[in-house]
Amino acid sequence: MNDAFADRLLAWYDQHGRHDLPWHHDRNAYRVWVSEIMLQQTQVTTVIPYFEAFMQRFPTVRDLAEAPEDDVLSHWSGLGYYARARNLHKAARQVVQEHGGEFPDDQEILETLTGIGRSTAAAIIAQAFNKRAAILDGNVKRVLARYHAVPGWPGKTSVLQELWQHAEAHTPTGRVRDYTQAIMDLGAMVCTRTRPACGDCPLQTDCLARQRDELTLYPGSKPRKAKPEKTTWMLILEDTEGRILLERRPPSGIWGGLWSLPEIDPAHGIDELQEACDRTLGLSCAEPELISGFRHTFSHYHLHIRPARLTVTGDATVADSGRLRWFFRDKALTLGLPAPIRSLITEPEQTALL
DNA sequence: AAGGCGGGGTT
DNA sequence: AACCCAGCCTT
Repeated sequence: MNDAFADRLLAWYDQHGRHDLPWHHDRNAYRVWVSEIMLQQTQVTTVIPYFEAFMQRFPTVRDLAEAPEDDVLSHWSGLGYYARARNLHKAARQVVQEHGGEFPDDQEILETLTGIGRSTAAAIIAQAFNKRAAILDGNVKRVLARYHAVPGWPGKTSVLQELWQHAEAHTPTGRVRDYTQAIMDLGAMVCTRTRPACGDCPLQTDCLARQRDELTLYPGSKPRKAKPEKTTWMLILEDTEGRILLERRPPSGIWGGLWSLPEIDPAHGIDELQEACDRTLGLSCAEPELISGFRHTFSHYHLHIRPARLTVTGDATVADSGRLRWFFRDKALTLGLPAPIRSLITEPEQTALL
């Protein structure tokens, strides 16, 4: 494109951009990649402590490839979208086995790695290798939708395609690493979702939304839908030695691959929990102690969690098989646990008050 | 083409 | 309480 978009952006970036994020140090493709995956749908301030701990534990792609999946998931615990962690682990093994432990500097090849899509591949190409590639993350979508007054919700395919065209057109051939960081920084620091600081924006003179005084129209908002409400019993089962029974979730779906508490269909009443434990888990238990419930919200539904504590009186070893395992509390807390389950195991009563 | 997939921060 | 966030994958 022949306008001054990239030049103005780069001049602004030199003065005001973020040059000191953790993944900007010791920059290599591995660190860039991990940061990009963590940053998918996750804010920078949330990611930083996870990134530091992850790099301490898995300094290289080989360390990651050789690690047990449980170890990877435990370092992801609380970050959400756990398929990212499983895909990251799988891709690390792909890099080692198919590319000799070196990240390919080709966008198409990067996109063959599990969990790397068009934008993330481009970010790695630009940030790690400083080669030309166009990214389109949430920040860039917002900047471009406003600059070009692109109507509609970016989740819609046609809108997304239009934004990709603008993204490709603006991406310069020189200083791509800086440009990529610059346009994300502008979206995060100036062209913010609410109350953008248009007076500080290097693109303000040519921004169509600004010219029309229609900042709030772009990008178009997602059509809203009511989230369904679901309910489940969650059992805190303790044996006579103080261990807790955990159940590994199926590899896909909600909390895939994580350790959680055994669940019972909410159709059962409190008075049926003992019998349900006996029938489904083979465990004889004392009277359940009810803990007040709470609601956990996912991106697409609400889950009412009704926790109950039961002490196992009979033989506990029968349940220690397949996906079910007994853990001492301290050990359990080192596992990959969903955030509300971690909270429930740590402070059951406090969690219930939330 | 649309929906599944978390958890936290912001308003 | 609703919305968004350095998106990708499956259906």
